[in-house]
Amino acid sequence: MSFDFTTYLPYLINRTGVELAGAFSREIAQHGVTLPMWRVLAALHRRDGLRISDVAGLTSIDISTLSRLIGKMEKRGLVIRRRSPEADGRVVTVVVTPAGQAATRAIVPVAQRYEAIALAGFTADEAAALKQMLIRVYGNLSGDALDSAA
Amino acid sequence: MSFDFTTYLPYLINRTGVELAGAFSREIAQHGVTLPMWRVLAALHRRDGLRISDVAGLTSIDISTLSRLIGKMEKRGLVIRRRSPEADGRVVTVVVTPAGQAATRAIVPVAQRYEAIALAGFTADEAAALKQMLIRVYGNLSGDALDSAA
DNA sequence: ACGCGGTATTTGCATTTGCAAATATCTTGC
DNA sequence: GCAAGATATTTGCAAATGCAAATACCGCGT
Repeated sequence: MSFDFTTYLPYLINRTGVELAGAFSREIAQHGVTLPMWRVLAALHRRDGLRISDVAGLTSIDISTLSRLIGKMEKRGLVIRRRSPEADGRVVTVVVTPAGQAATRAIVPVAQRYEAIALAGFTADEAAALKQMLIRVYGNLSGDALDSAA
Repeated sequence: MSFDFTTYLPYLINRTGVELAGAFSREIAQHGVTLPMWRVLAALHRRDGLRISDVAGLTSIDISTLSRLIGKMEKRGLVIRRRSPEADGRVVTVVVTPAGQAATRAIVPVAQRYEAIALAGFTADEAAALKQMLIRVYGNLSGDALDSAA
């Protein structure tokens, strides 16, 4: 049975993600924002007013978890829930407050610094190639490729 | 403020990892094993008798979470906790039972199929390059690079 | 205008998580 | 040989998670 997890792609992705998340979380905690909250803020960055379900899709956060997370962010004054007055009454859109924008502005440089650390020693071409390949992998996974395989 | 999360490496890694984990989890549930449990089994594959803390390092699972997880796996008969008789009495080693080995054998092909799906359309060279780059990124993150940056 | 299937979000609930404190054991210096 | 500090694991506890059921609303067909 030839199986070596140390070169197994899901393993490599998982451990990298965990490591990245851990270190970054600790640092942004100083700004009163958790990692999932930052993900929401990043998704809404210059794209305010998305629906809850859109944010869920963008952030890969489960929609029920996100519903509660938005509640916490509202309490902290980072975002506001708004029911579209004219449009579909089922939809809730999320709007970033000035405080939320300030938090985003504070964290963006930290995020960029972490990306730079992660990509230390990479040429611009290598970094672009890595990102492009991750996008391709994601594309392979989303959609029906998986369902048909199951 | 130039920040586009759609090309932001941690974002790309996170969403890929979440997608991969979700689909795979659902499938291995049929074998009575959760994704964290599979990670433990994979770490111990042909490497039985690792300490709890070694498994934690390999799997990126928090050590306290892992302690409880090993307990559940013991109840399910997948592994056995063993205190080294002669060596350091603080250390607990984890040994895979025949049932655990059977579960591993059943899941390895599934895992390999998922990797193949994820890497669909990749040449062998591309896949190797991706893995190598992820290993480099992980190397950039572990250790002191992060501490000195914080 | 009314009911019915469909979609968006929230809520109930049991499980999982991770930090910090507790426990158990080892090791070193005296 | 023993106290003091280090290391490995477990446990307490509060918070986060995700599935499934509940709720709220839409829009079509009649």
